[in-house]
Amino acid sequence: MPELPEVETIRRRLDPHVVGRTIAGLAVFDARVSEQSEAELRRLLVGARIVATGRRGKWLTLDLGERLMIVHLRMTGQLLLQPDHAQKGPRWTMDLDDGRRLWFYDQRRFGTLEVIGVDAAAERFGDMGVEPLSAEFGVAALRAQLAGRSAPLKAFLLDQRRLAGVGNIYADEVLFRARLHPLRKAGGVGPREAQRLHAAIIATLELAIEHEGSSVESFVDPAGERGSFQEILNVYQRTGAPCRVCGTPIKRVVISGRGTHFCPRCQRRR
DNA sequence: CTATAAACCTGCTGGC
DNA sequence: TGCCAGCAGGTTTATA
Repeated sequence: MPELPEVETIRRRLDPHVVGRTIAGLAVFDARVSEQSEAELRRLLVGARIVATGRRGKWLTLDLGERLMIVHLRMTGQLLLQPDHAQKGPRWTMDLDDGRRLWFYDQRRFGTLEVIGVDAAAERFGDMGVEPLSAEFGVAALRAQLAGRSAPLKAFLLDQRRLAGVGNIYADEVLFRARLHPLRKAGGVGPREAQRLHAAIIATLELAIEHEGSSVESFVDPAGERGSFQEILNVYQRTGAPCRVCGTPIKRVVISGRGTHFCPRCQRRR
């Protein structure tokens, strides 16, 4: 599942290949990828120059000056700089003026593509919470979000309106690092615990970016390279395996409909 | 307001 | 061996 570290890895790898280029063509092979028609997408994209790459939470953006191209990979989306003949055809491809082509593969077909005017961008992302790796994300900001919420910490971390970019893998990894039980109520977290949670969110995401993401399912960067964070996961998908700190078997429960992994000894409920 | 569930989709797993 | 129900997951939409 591409979460913040995976999308950021893709953005960084894509950036030098696309910035400064002009979009020369677009082909949509699966109309369900966008609410906009192929003709409309073409009208909005072809001829536009890519000024910058960006990311908001798990959304990848291409800044076209007047417009913003927005891509979400959801579960299995891949943006590649070369075709992958081992999988079903791409849902769309985009040609650049230097002859390069971008391929969007997406086995489960949940990914999306949209193009909006740059003036609509603020509203488009208006519901999204703070970027956890930005300067605005301080302990005070986190405590303000936690305060008064009855939701379990696991659900809190997954809520994109509070914090943008954390998904199921990193929510579990963050809570292990912070030594907090995933069922603890957000509002019941004390000041020292909030401090630990804040540090764990930043440290986990930064470490995952250093490792170029987690390839637990189908994640690869635009060159088709896998990340390596899956090799050092502490809890995610390690049900029954010994905790790397204390040796206790990792437990799996379902919280808010999501598989949740934790160490029952390192992450006491109270 | 919050909170939970269903829908979207397909490859894989487990049970019979 | 084969079939099929069930599961995974991010976001949106619907319902309680």
